[in-house]
Amino acid sequence: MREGGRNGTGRGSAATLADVARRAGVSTATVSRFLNQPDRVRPDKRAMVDAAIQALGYIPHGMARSLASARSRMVGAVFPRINSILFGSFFGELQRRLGEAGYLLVVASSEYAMEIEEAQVRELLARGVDALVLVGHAHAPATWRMLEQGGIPFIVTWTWREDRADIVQVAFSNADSMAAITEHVIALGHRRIGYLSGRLRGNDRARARLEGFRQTLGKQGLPLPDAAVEEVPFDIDAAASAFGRLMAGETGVTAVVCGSDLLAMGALREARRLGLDVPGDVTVTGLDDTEMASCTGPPLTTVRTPRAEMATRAARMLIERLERGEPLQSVRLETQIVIRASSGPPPG
Amino acid sequence: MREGGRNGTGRGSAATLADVARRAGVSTATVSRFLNQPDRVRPDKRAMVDAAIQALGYIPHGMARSLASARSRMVGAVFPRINSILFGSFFGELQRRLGEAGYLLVVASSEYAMEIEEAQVRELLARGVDALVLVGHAHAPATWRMLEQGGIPFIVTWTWREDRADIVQVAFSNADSMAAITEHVIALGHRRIGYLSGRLRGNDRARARLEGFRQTLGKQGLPLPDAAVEEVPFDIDAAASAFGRLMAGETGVTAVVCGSDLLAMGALREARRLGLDVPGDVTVTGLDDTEMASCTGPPLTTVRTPRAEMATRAARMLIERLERGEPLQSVRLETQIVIRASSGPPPG
DNA sequence: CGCGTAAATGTAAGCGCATACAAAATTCTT
DNA sequence: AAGAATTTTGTATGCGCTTACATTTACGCG
Repeated sequence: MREGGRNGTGRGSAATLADVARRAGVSTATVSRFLNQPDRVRPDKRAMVDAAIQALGYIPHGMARSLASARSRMVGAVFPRINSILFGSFFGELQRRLGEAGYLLVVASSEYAMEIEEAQVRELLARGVDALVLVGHAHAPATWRMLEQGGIPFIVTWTWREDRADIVQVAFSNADSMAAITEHVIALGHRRIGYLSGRLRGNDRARARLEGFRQTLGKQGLPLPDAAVEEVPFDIDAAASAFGRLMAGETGVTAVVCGSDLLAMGALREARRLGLDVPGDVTVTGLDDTEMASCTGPPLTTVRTPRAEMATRAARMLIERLERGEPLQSVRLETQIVIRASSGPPPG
Repeated sequence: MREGGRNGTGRGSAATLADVARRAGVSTATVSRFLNQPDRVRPDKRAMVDAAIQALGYIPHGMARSLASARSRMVGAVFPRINSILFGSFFGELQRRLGEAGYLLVVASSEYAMEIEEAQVRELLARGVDALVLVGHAHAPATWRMLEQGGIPFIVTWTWREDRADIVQVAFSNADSMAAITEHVIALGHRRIGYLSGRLRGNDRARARLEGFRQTLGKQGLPLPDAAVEEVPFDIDAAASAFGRLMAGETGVTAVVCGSDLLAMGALREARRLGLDVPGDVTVTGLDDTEMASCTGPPLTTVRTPRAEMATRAARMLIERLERGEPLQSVRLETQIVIRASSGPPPG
């Protein structure tokens, strides 16, 4: 038996709802109603219950509430990586919005691996989260199965796919965003353009971006030799050396389009180290418009992605859904190119 | 009544432990033991239970487990801001480590306000987290009270205080870190040095850093006119304009020491905009050594703070504590100055 | 081979709360 | 002012699991 009267879940010896009821001279049901639907209890009793709660320092037991009500008031989110400026700005906002509505955000990271993601989703489901927020469409079959059978609402963010009307997306088009900035680079006069990509495996954002780049080049009849594409881990150092390889190669690229701001930062750093002038010798572009894109040397030309807005919308929709049963609806958000100093006409 | 047989917490109609027990032909206790202490159940039964679990697709109900065992296997963390590179790299690691041990990380942000933090701590306690991770020593009295009475282990990170042997810290000295970089700047020959600080209210990191700066200046007999100190919100734009004010003023500063990398990035951006050469015209330094400190223009001289290590240690200690009752122990971690290109001798 | 001991299993009592339903109190009708 | 309609309150059950304790089974040893 547990130590009588105590309530172990990290709350010292705590007053229970029954204690409050006794002290207030009402039934436990009334106290419970006071907590959940105050307007269903008469003002006088309400005052008594309130007083008892204050006097006892009563804090409702979250787990017990969840078990009894079959709602955890927790929302789970699985991100490729948590310690990333990108996702950080997203789920900082997500947490804030959910928190305001009394929901807790539980986070997990998949480390860009579908198997890990699957385990994380399973774990979150087991913990009884009321809803789930995911990044991208690339998930293990088992993950999709759990989502379907889980019976809880979930939202896919970050990658808009026109052909997935069956699931709820709050996302933007990575391909179109990349196409926009590629067009900008081409318009500047570049003809031989390299591409620096993050790992493509299990990452539909990276894939879509590369695809957007490819198609735009193709549309303009520009070549894209294999040697002009580098795929590296999502990491500044890796990006830096890949950039070095691109510039050292025979491709003669005058611009390097990067799959994300982080990769572009690595490229800029390496350019500086190599004594290359950006954009005089080579144009470098990013994609994301992270907070510090304006602080790189030189400031980065990139595309602003609506991270905070995705979070706001996802949070609001989930809350509406969970509180009032309103249906979820996909939203496609737009991105916007931000031209700074890292892009310019090709040399010569 | 709930819809019989269903289990609403977002799991569709789910098999329960009793279902598993029935199917495996054992008691619920055996199944429970199988789940929690497999070696206490004989191999043959173990196999039967396992088979039943597979067959039914049984997933243990997290909330019920928590309620019955008085342990939630959740750890709460309250950060000033989640969408920050700084804290991101910290609790990405925290999540990873805790996750490996089967703990869920629940996050909340205080928005740099003690009252909000208090509410968040209350919420996390109510949800029954098994442990708590906090940033800094500046907390509302009510927060301290809850922590004491909460009866759960908690760790203070990010700010080492020699005089708080009574609480568990996993932290570094902000004052010493700032002192180190200030000494570097002085050693370069600077005599009139400005300081760009984040908001001091309720932020002991910012306070300690400013203090470290002040003391180092004092030790060297250098003046610090009020006009040479700017306090701004923790934000690149705000930092940029504050830097502009510092340079426009009568103070004649040849170096601006910033309370954090983020502020330094704002300063660098503004320097570029003003056509000031860094470090030719003015030296700028940061503190944190964020991932992109090496990618600014010019690369930032700063101090590396042990964010990942704090997370690793905090996670490990909490796990050891929760699993095996081992006591928590304060750890003071060291920082290291990283000299890049943004600092140099004063002009002339 | 029987007895003592230890390991394995079963039984059943909650964990703290929400809520269906019944009962009581209040308000509304006419 | 009495009965109907309504609101408010109380009673009691169970959410799915863990675990103390009782019971059974396996094992060791003289």
